[in-house]
Amino acid sequence: MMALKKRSVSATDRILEALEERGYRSTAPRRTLAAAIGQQDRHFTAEGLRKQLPPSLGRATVYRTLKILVEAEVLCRVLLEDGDLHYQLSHRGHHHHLLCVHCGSSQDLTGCDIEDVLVSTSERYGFELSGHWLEVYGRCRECAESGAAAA
Amino acid sequence: MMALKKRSVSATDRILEALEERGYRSTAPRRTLAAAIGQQDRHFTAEGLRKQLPPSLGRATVYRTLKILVEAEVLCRVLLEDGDLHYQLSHRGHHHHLLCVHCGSSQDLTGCDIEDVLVSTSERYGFELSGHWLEVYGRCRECAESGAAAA
DNA sequence: CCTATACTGATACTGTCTATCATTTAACAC
DNA sequence: GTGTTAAATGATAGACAGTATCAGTATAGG
Repeated sequence: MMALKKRSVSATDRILEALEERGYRSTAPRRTLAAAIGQQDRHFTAEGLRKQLPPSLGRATVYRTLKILVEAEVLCRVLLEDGDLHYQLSHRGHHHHLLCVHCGSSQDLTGCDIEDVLVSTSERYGFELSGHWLEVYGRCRECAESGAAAA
Repeated sequence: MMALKKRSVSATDRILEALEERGYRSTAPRRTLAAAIGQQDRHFTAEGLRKQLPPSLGRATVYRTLKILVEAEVLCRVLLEDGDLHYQLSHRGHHHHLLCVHCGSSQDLTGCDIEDVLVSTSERYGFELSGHWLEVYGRCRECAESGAAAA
């Protein structure tokens, strides 16, 4: 809703700041990219993003910048149920996603107990945990309440 | 250990049975593939598997058969930390993997409390859970105990 | 301004996976 | 067995995402 629009304005700035902080130069292609990413209100693919950009902006630049932004933790990768790799604006730090398979929206999932469960479960197996990857699929509150076709 | 060898012998049969059950024909290429998959004691990629097969076995056949076997739940997909998609023999039903980033082995993780945590967490967000994807990375007991280089 | 260098984008390439389709082969009835 | 039909195969070509190279360009910092 409104929140999306508001978030998208500052997102562009956040991206540019992150680049500057890390010593990257401020260039026209990167500003164009930052603006385009700021417009996204859903997770997106590299190629999908590219289609919204002027063709003059090279493919290599798009991929390079996305990689930088993931490393800077401004973007994070999202794995869809069909195996497609998407990107989306990220809060810093480790978190997971609740992905709505109906409308494509996603919510961040922070401060949950999953990490604890993983740690204790791993211990039972003598497994020394170093990382994990979790995606949760389903329907968001809006889609569930509007009675959209059930899974 | 021994268990791997033992499991790999019957795995070939399990694959062939699964194909038969589903009405697929028993062909020479599929038998070759089933035998090769039964030999794997680690997760493997489509192309890695192909290199262990006679070149006469067409690439399309390998991919087609893998797809069928995943649908039949004989194989499951495993996502490595670097994004590589691998396959491995699967127990039927939903489960997760403890993937050793050091030796490449994997253990199935069943009957854990993660599902419960996910359900209750999702509810807090008004999210109607329909599925999830979880991979856990770390070092298995053997690698941890042998003091292999820490993560 | 000027200079060193980070950045860009065209091109070509890699590697994974898919579509097409003529040929082959298995399953089943006889 | 033999015949028939549909499934399966594999050669080929191609779609597609992502990467490497590198000459030319634009930026930051003096």
